[in-house]
Amino acid sequence: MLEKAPDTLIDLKAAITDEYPSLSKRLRQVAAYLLDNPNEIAFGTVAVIAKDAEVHPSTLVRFANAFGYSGFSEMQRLFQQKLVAESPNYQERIRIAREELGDEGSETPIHLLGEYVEANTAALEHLRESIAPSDLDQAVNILLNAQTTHIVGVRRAFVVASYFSYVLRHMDRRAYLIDGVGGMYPEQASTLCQQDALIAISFHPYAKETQDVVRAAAERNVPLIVITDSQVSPLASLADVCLVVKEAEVHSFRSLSSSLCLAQSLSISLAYRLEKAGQEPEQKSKE
Amino acid sequence: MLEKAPDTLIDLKAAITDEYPSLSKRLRQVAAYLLDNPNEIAFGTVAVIAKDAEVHPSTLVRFANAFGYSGFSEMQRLFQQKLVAESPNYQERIRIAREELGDEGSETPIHLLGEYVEANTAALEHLRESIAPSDLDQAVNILLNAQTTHIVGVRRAFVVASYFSYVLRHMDRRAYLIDGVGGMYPEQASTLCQQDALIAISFHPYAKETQDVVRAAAERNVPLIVITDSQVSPLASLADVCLVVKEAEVHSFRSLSSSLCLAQSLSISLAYRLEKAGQEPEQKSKE
DNA sequence: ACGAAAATCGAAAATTTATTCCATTTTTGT
DNA sequence: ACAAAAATGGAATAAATTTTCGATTTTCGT
Repeated sequence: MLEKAPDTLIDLKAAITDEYPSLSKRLRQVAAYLLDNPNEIAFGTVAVIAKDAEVHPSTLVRFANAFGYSGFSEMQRLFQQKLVAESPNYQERIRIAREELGDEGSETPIHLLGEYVEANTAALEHLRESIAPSDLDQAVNILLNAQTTHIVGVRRAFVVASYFSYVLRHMDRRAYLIDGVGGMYPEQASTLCQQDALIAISFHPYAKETQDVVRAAAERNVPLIVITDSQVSPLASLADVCLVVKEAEVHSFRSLSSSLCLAQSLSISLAYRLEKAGQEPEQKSKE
Repeated sequence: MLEKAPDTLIDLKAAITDEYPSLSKRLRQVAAYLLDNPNEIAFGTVAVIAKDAEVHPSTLVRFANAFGYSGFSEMQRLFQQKLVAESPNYQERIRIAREELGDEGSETPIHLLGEYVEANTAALEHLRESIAPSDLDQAVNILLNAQTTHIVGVRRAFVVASYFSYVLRHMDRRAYLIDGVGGMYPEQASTLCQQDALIAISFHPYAKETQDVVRAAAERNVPLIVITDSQVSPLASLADVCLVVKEAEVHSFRSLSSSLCLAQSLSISLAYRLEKAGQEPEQKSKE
């Protein structure tokens, strides 16, 4: 219980963060909601906010009291003030940051973040426009029919590969990451069979390890989904489905947002299909 | 007196302008105040607005009635919506985007991709607006001063951790991924020292493994950068710099684009600083 | 300048909203 | 495992705000 109530939203948020560990369960719930949804607090009535935050209305009042306010309304005023005071826009923030940090160059971290955001946004938009619906659909079908899904990707592509591995396992699919631990790429690749599927992710300059695994799989007629950065990638011609992703690039650092976005879309589509299949199982075999 | 009430603030303002000549004296007074002080309308009560606009409270109600609303409160809602719409509430934007995309046959892969693109775009924008420049800068400084950088992140966060590991090594930084191979989290964590740095990535529900590593590091005063999804994450209080990332969420699948974008921005900023330091080495000692 | 119509004001009613209090549940320490 | 303390939820209360309605003033046409 605080004695003097914070009189700016900044201070309040700081106080909440400080006190969080000492709060009770419901009060923590309120704290988390408050930090995440300041806008809702500004306008809502206690009833609406309480419902949204899944707590009892009186808990909101108790929370405000715990931080020294006479009631919820008094605390709410801070949120309203913040909303009216227009927050400085991005350009403004960069200018301020540059002054504060005394950095004359244009490469302050926040500036670079802005560039990345811009570039990634554009890349995502391009992704949506360039991916053929039928390719996506076919890729999902391959994953749906696979008994086991193997994933290969090294260096930058490993990030995407590990995401696939994580998410597929979380939907109870058998998924194995071909990681070459102990230099065993050939051994790991040799276990694939036609009932499986392979997802290969590879970007320029197209690591030899990945190519080897993909070729081994192609020889065995393993259904193959390739995610790569060019139609003329060495893997493209071997793939059943080739999904080409143009990643954002800032100062020669290439991003991965689009590839991950694509990976997620594939995953969630698969999850939906699995769910549907689970609800109406063995539909085909009945006929 | 209008029959159908305008349902956006734009329409209402247009209607007010149109009808203005036909309004009575007090109603004109209200009209003028309304157009000039939309923010006051959004938050105020009839009593204080009436006092401010120098009219009687009931005049406000009559005004609202004249434009087709059941009462003042109904009209007031337009002003409130306008305020939240202006502020960067990306969750709202995602919801709107989802509605705009329509819900017919919404579970096709290409449609889901579209949703992900929208959601990620909004999340990226939110990232740019919510990250404090000084936090970013401090994080880069920690990385710059670290002799060795350790990275920990499991499950979903492992994707981000592996990116850090990849990119730091490519700029010839000593970087180690604390991966717990062989269940050796404690052993791996115990090697950290004050000259190092630890990057911890953790999202709800905050894996115990990561928390343990972070706590061990904190005890040894290892500079700590935390990337997490809430200000009240259990790791936040231990961090030297805590970067809070709100990821996009579509159909309960959470994205990673923002986290990666942040990771990349940190990395490239570090690269710039290193380059600068490399170009002017030992500058002071020369003199 | 007069009377009718419209507009305005003030007070009271109605509604919504916030807050308090107490019984019940959950947690904590022994 | 028990008792004490804290936290929570529900209902009643209190407060505030909005809306309505009738009295009064202003406006406008004749």
